[in-house]
Amino acid sequence: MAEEYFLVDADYTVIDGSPVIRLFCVNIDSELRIFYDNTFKPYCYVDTDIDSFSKTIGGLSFVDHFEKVEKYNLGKKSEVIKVYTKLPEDIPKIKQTGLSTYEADIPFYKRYLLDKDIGSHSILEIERNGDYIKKISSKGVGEFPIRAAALDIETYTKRAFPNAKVDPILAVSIVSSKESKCITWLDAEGENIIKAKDEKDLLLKLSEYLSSNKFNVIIGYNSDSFDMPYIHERSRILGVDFRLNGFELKIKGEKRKVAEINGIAHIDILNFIRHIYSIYNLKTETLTLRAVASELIGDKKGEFDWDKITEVFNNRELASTLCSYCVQDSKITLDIFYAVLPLLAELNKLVGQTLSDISRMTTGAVVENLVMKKALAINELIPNKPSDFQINDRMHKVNTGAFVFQPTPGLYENIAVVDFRSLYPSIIVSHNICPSTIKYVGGKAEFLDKKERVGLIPAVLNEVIRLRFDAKDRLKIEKDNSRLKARVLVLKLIANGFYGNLGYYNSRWYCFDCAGATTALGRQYVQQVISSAQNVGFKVLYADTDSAFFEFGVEKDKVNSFISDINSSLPKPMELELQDFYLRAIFVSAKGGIGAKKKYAMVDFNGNLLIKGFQSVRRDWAIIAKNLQKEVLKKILVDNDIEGAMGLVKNTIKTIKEGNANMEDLAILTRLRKDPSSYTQTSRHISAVEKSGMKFSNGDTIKYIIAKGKDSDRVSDKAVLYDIARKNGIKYDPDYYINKQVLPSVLHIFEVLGYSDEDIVGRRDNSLSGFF
DNA sequence: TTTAGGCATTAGCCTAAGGAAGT
DNA sequence: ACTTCCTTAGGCTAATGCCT
Repeated sequence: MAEEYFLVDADYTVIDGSPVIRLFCVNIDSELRIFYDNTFKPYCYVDTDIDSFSKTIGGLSFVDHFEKVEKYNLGKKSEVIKVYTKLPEDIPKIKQTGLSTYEADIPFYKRYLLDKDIGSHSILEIERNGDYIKKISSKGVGEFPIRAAALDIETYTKRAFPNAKVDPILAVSIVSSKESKCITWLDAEGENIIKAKDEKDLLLKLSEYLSSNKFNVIIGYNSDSFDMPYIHERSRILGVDFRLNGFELKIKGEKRKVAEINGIAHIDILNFIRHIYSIYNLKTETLTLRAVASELIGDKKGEFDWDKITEVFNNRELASTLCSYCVQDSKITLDIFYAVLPLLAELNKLVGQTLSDISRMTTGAVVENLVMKKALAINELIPNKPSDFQINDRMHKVNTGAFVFQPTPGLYENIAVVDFRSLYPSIIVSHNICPSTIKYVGGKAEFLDKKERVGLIPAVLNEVIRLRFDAKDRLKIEKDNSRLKARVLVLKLIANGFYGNLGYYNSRWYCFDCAGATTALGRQYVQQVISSAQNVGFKVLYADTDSAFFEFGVEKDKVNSFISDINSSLPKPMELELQDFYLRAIFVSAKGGIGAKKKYAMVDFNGNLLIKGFQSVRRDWAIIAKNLQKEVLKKILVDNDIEGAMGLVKNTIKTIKEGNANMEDLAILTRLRKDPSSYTQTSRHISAVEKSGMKFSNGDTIKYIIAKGKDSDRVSDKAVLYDIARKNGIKYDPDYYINKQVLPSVLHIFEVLGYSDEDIVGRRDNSLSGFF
């Protein structure tokens, strides 16, 4: 009888010169079992004829056997040679012969999971002989029996950042749903503490604890780049053979590290949050553990005070505090994991592959893996990953994107906003846009009619859209089903990823003209909506990509019939929807005097204020200017109180001028988008970083203020890190905050109301001149 | 190894122009 | 009349972060 298992991870080994797939599985009781499959041979396809292949490559020692097969190459029937090699590492040798190969760039274990159509959430049915698999198949998807522990280490350092070569691990916490523990060699007390003799003993006790508790998932936060490599390096230095259940911890990759242990899915949850989860679910600007925890699970606990770390060896209370923070970090890591798990699990069910591989995928990889599955199912060859040369070529090509309507600055009332539901996905499906259906007529890209043949990309995308509608329908009945909610979200994310993938330089199904056709049709449809709206007498105010804003007067019904008129002419599954009605909206001018795009504010009929693009929604503006702008917009749009708005500006300027502004309100945040050393221009945040002498790296958010300086100073000369300014009581530069922060954020708003810059800035009665 | 493209905005960097001072 | 030094206006572009 066949038994049921779930897959933890997979790799291969070589036994007697033959590759053997190893599947690390768990049953429903989380018992780890390893199964072997020696029936699966590495292979790829070669685009050549059988005779010349036999003469040239066929006889080489690493070729196991080969055969002629019929496949489709971007929709065209073609005969290729399927070559099996003795070992997976022989596959690149075929490529090196100079013949054009297909599917030679898929890692062996991934190939296995793809061909068997299985993943960590598949219910595996295994017929076996001892540990050797005779037959394996998926009985559909189920819930992986997770036994998870979150892990976090605390290290000692006197520097800004610990160095694994010299700085020891002080404590490590492991938190599961069952219990919380902290292993430490410090003199700490607490009920969770497991005492270790020294750091070496800590590492041994850690491996023992993790192994004996039969965890099959280990969660960390940034553990791919920090905790796991640190444990690995300290183990090496201290001569500890760090293994879990007999399998070593491996750190793969140089620049982007990945930590792996056979038999346990190591998930660095930060990867998943950064790549996938944050796209629709997080507002926080920084993805630090604390910031994500506070938004996701409402955790409010602060950070350990690292300034005191040098005392930790002879201060029992401090050591105990450090351990409790360590446990807390693992606890919130585990909570975050369970918060994002529904999304991760649904993604895994759709795409297959292992849980830990899925957790590291970007949207591009997700889409690609899904299309690969479908390609296999319909006998299409999977295109190769692009070469460096191709990537370089692709990176220099830029398509025309969306259309944005030029608004006229002003204050408007009774606005309707309509938008296309999933514009690009629905265009790709309805127009059959795909590298496998593209043809050129007189140099212009056209696409095969759907009735002739549906392209691979539209076929998968259509399925994604259909699955999403199904899930949405079910969600209407099962309102609290969190799995369904996650499924709807995952499918939306995937659907939206297809268009980007067509134009993504590293995509297997990259198609410049497909991406270009998609945006061109998008522009056409939006412009059609605009002119239709104008034809029925609506005044169009704005439009961006897939939406149109117009004044509808008082007849909401007219808007609805307008929408259904448009819809009757649209090809399926395209659809125009009403987004909402708004009471009042403001569009302002840009620097050049014409209406600014992607910058507006509206209030709906319930008094909710919506602000887009303004300084107040940008991180790199001082809080004092952002808050003021928000309040001004509120006064004007919600309260209809222009005098009040003016008053707010006056007060803020007065506060700044008199030196009474709060330091916190003056802080400006800017993120380092590259390594500090690789900048060519000294901008504000770079200068603040350089002057501080502190170490920051790519991705860090720099918090700084503009301090008082000499007249000849550049702005960057006056930028000082917030913490340094506060500690040393450095004075801020009122002129900068008034002229470069506060005024620029409100002048264009008052301009719309008929006030010129001079009215606001100076030299007339009934103005703010008193403050200058 | 980061799905796409459109846009506003600030300020640094560079050059040319023009003025002041000196010869 | 010519050179040198300094300031300033203006163009270009690096850089960031938003919008859909």
